[in-house]
Amino acid sequence: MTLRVYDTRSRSKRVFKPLVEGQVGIYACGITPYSPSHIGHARQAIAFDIIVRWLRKSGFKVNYISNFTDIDDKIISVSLEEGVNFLEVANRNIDDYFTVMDALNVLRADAYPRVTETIPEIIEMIQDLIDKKHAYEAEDGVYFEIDTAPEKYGQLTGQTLDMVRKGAGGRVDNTGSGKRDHRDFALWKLAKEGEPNWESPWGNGRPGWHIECSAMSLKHLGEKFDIHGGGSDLVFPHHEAEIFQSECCLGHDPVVQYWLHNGMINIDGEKMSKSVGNFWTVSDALEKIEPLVLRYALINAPYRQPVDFNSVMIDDSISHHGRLLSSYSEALYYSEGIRNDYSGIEHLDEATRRIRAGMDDDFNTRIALVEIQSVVKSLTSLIDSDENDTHLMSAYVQWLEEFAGEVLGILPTPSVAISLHEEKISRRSEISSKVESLLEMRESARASKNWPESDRIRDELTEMGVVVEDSPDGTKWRIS
RNA sequence: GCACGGAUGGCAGAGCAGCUAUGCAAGGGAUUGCAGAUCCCUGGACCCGGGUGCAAAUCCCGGUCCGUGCUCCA
Repeated sequence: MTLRVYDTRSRSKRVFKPLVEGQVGIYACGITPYSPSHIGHARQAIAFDIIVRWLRKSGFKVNYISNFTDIDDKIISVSLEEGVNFLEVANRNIDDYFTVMDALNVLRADAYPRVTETIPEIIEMIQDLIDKKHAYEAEDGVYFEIDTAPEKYGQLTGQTLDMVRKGAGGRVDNTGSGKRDHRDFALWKLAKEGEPNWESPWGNGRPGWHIECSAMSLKHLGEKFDIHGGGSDLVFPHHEAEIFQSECCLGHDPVVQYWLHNGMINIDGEKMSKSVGNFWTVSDALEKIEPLVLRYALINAPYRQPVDFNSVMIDDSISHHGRLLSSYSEALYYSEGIRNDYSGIEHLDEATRRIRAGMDDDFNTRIALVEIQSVVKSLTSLIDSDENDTHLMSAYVQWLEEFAGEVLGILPTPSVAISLHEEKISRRSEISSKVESLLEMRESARASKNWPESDRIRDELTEMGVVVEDSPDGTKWRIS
C-alpha cells in the first residue's frame, strides 16, 4: 500500500516518502486571530487533522505543528478600535479557535507556536539573511531582496518575475515605501507611534508576515521537513516568500518536501467574504448545525476541492450523518459495548480495502464516506432484520469506530452514542402507554373503515413526535 | 492581462486508459384504505473542436466558461 499526495510544487501526486523513515514532520499555517474563526478555518483545521490522523494510522510517528500569527496589522487595528492590548484580541480569538475546533473534534497539534513567543529566532533568521546579502535595511524596515535568488521565483505558482512585474501594474508605487523593488517583501517592520514592538538590531518593530513561519518551522521541525500545508490562498505570496527565506538562510533546497494546500469555501457558489455578507463563523454555523455534522459536511469533498456550502449539502449531511449515528448507537447498544474483530467478514474487508485505497490516494475523504455509507446501509438492515446477531453487530461497531471514528473523527464517543440511544428508549417508554391506547383507538377506527378518524389519530401521534408505520404484520411506531 | 486549478446524469460528487461509482432526487413494482418505512427494478452524464491509441470521461493540442491568486489578503 502506497500513500500518494498532491504536491503543489510539482503539481502532481507523488509517492510519499518521509525524510526519516517512519517519521513525519508537518507544519500547517494556522490563523491570524483578529476575529472569531470562520468555517474556512474549520476546513483547514479539519483537513490537516485528518491528514495527520491518517499518517498516524499508517504507522508514521508524526510531529504536527500549527501556528498562530498573533501580531499583525489587523490585530493591531482591532485593538486600536477597542482600545485594548493587541494580545487581548489575539488571546480571545485563540480561545475561540480552540473552543470551536475541539467541538469539531479536531485533535490538538503537537505544538501551537506563536509569533510573539518566537521573536528571538525570527530576529536571528533575519540577521542571517542580512549577513548573507539576501536582505537589506531600509528606512522603514528590513526587506528580503528577491533579485538575490531569482531562480527560486514562482516555484509554487508558476509565475515568473516579469509576469508579476506586469501584473502588479500601478500598484507598484503604493507598496512598501523603503523597498528597492516592489516584489521585495518585509522581514521586519519598524513600529509606528503606539504600535506594539520588540527590540531588534534595526530598531523597535515587529516581524513581517512571512518570516514567522520560516522561523517557527525551523525551530520545531528543523532544517528540512516533510510537509508544509495551509489554505490555497496562502500559496502566493506567503508560501513563496517562505521558500525564499528558508532556503536562502539555510543554504539548501528544498526545505519542504511536499506542499499541501486545502481548497476554499464558497457560499451558494460565491466566495465567502465579509463584504458580500455571506460570512459564517464557526459559532454561527454551530447554532444551526451539530458539530459532527458540520465536520461531515466539510469532508464531503476531497480537501483540495472547493466546498460549496449551501442548504442542499447541509441537508444531505444532516441526513447522512444522522443515519450513521443512529445505526452506530443502536448497534452499540445491542452489542452491549462488546467489540469484535471484523476481519473475515467479506463486506467489511472489501470496504476496508477501498477506504484504505481512497485515503492513500491523497486523503480522499469522499471515497471514505461512500464506504461508510455502504457499511451503514448493511448495518441498518442487520438491525432491522430482528436476527439480533450481536456478534456480527459488534464487528460493525468496531469497523465504524476505526474508520468513521478514529480516521475521520465523525463519531461521538461511545458513551455519548449510547446515551443518545437510551434517551430515545426512555422517551419511548415514557409515552408508550399513551401511544398504545391511541393506536388501539386507531385500529378500531380502521376496522370500521373510519379513515378520517384513523388519520386524525395518526396526526395527533405525529404531533407527539411519533411515526406510525402500518405493515402486513401489524402497526409499528417509533420516535421520529 | 498573467498564473494555477476545475468543467461528469436533476443535485452533490468519484473515476488518473478497457470492467455498475455512490448518495439524494425521479420513474416502475411489491406492501398499503391513504401516507410513511422497507425491499426489488429502471432510466439518465462525461463543456466544445481536433489529435494519439485496438481502446479516452480518463493522455496531447486548441477554444469556451467558472474558481482562486497576482505583495500583507483566509
